[in-house]
Amino acid sequence: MKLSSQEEYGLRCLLYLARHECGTSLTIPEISQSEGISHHNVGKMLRILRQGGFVESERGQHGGYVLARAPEHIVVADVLNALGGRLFDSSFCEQHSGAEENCAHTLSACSVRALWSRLQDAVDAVLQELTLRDLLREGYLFKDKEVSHLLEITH
Amino acid sequence: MKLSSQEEYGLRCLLYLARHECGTSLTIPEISQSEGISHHNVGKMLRILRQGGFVESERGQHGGYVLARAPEHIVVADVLNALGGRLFDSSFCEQHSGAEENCAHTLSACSVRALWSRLQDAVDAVLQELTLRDLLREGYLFKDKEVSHLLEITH
DNA sequence: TCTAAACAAGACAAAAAAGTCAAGATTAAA
DNA sequence: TTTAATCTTGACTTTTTTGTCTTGTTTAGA
Repeated sequence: MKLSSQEEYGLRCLLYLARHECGTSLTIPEISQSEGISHHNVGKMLRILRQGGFVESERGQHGGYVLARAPEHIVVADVLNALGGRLFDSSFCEQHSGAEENCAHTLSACSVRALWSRLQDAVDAVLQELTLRDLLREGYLFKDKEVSHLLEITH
Repeated sequence: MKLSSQEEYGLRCLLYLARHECGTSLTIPEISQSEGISHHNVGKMLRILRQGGFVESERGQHGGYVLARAPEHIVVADVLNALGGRLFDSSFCEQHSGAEENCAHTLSACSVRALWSRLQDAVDAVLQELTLRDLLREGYLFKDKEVSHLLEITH
């Protein structure tokens, strides 16, 4: 259960766009330099985000990217689903059933899947309620959870 | 944000041990056949679980594996941490900081990390309260969440 | 029309994760 | 003491994920 780098980088690119919205579009080189992510990789992230309908692009000399809609209408759960898939979905069962056994015969499999489903619910409960706008708020860092120690660790 | 196969298979092996505890130890071939996981892979999972202190092994002709302690004293959060690491830990920052920028300069990075931390808390809240014993209970599947539809999907 | 700055897309390469293998060590029993 | 059943370990192969590259398209302006 790891965060993928696509989730980290993709969400950062999207947040950068959200933070710097001012009518004009932003370019890949600009985001690349500001966020310290390679030019090529930013392009890849934005491609995924565009295909997911979160950003829109314009080509040509003055081209670039803008959010497809206002930050308060972009739900973080949707963004992360597009970038990294879900913790648990129905295809997971087929991939890991192992041999010809089915859920009825391998009790472990089903107990475990009930757990995965419950974890997914817990994650969704957080992410479904959050929009990009919430992440932008200055106070978000310290909202109802004491996470200020993170600042110490990461500097 | 995906479950690793190590988490799926490892937890299933451990649950199998928990369900079949009756004084005697269980062997790799037995778990392999019952759970439909390859012999070699079961060996690998049990190695990790042993190094994490969740199971104990005995070599030799009547060797095998047993739980290191009673199921009610094995916390699922600990098991999953051993099998798959955490969603977010302090090392994540260094890996994804990108270029020489630090959190103070890339606001996206810190907003995103506060989110990861919050997700980790949500996951921990579920997993810290659960022991192997809870997963063994027949009723677990339907406990306080309606997940019976899963049985339909997965059969 | 030509050029420069930008996005687009698929192919390719590198890295990480997953799974397998082979040689060895241990134990109980014949 | 020999044998068979078992665990132990590190190395190896395969698969998946990540990141990069190359070629092409689009647009504005000189």
